[in-house]
Amino acid sequence: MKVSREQMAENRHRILDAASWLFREKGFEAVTVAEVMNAAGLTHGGFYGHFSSKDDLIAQTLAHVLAADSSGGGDLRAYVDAYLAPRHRDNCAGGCPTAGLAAAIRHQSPAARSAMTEGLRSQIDRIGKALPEFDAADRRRVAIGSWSAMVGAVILARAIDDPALSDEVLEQTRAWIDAGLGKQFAR
Amino acid sequence: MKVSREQMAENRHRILDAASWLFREKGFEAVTVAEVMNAAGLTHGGFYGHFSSKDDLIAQTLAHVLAADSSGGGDLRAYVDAYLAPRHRDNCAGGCPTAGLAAAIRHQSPAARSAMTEGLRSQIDRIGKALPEFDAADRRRVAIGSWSAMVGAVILARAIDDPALSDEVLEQTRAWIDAGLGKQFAR
DNA sequence: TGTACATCAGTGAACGCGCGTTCACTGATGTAC
DNA sequence: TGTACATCAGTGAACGCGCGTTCACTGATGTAC
Repeated sequence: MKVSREQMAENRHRILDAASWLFREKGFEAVTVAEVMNAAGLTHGGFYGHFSSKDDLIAQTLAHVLAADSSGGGDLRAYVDAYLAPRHRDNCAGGCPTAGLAAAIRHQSPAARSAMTEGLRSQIDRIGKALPEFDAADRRRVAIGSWSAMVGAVILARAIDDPALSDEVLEQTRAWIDAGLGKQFAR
Repeated sequence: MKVSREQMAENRHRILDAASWLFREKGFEAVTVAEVMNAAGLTHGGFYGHFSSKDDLIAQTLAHVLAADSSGGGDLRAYVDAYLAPRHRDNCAGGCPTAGLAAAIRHQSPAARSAMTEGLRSQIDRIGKALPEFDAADRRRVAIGSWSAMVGAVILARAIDDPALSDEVLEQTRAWIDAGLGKQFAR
């Protein structure tokens, strides 16, 4: 049955939200179109009224979730602490889309790669802006180095099945980043 | 037709080698059993004489490739330079299995997770042993922090479709790790 | 050492399931008058 | 404002392809004598 224009826009939004959770939780391949539509409260047949293909959904979901993500713009130390916490490691579906999806982008369409690139560009800029104490040259290095370590640590911590080692990766990376920030903050 | 025992062992080895390249290049899901067998010079029907399932192949391939990897044990600065080079970023199939596969482990069998965990444990130990200048407490932090940043930077650099930003992520992360090592090396 | 035969690694056709995609249909929306 | 009708968002059955897995068969290996 037909649905009002606002209802359709809301449905589209719910599809993108459902997809962003499911993709982070299970990966692009393991999530089916029908599963996404069911999670959005619809049936799979209507999918192609909103998107031209599953690849299109993936690209648009990335743009959607990365545009919504404005984390890392405030207190950087607090952000690093929350990012490298067991709570974030254990919450893939609701966690950072970069940590959850960046590694899989390589096997996706050019549009998906492009969306991820823009997301990373603004994330690095956002972290850089949160480092006013550093001079321009250092700021870029600290922002990129910290971000690489944060993303890498969460990915490794999620890959490890030994809780003690997984916790240690998070905690030691936090200490390492802190030292890198503190060295400059302290001067 | 039957084949000699040595031939069979060699075939098995070739299957694991082919799988390790293909998995790093295309990801676990995108590689088919038939593709692996063809790459090893065999036909797909013989696969189940060597492995009980595709999941079993994945777990054994990880153990195989991670056991063979003894990188990072020598000169650490040289290792970091090579790791964070465009050449390594562009060589997924022959590159570091952790950077290529760690993020996908979450969606694999317990045996695969276990193999990856052991690989990471020994890699961290190996890097730590290459840092004799540090006292025991610092050594662990530097090893884990550097390794997180290295893996994260290569994953991010591979996800980015803008060559300039991709190169910058590698280069700035290299500089950031170098600073972390140098601070201590220099004292 | 040579011969007969049981074993079994590898072959390739076939099976079955799941998933992306299509399509005829339904019935609410929203526009023309 | 009220009515008739064209539009089109959503439904659910069906299609077709690809892939993991199975299986009857082949013929070289390697053992028993």
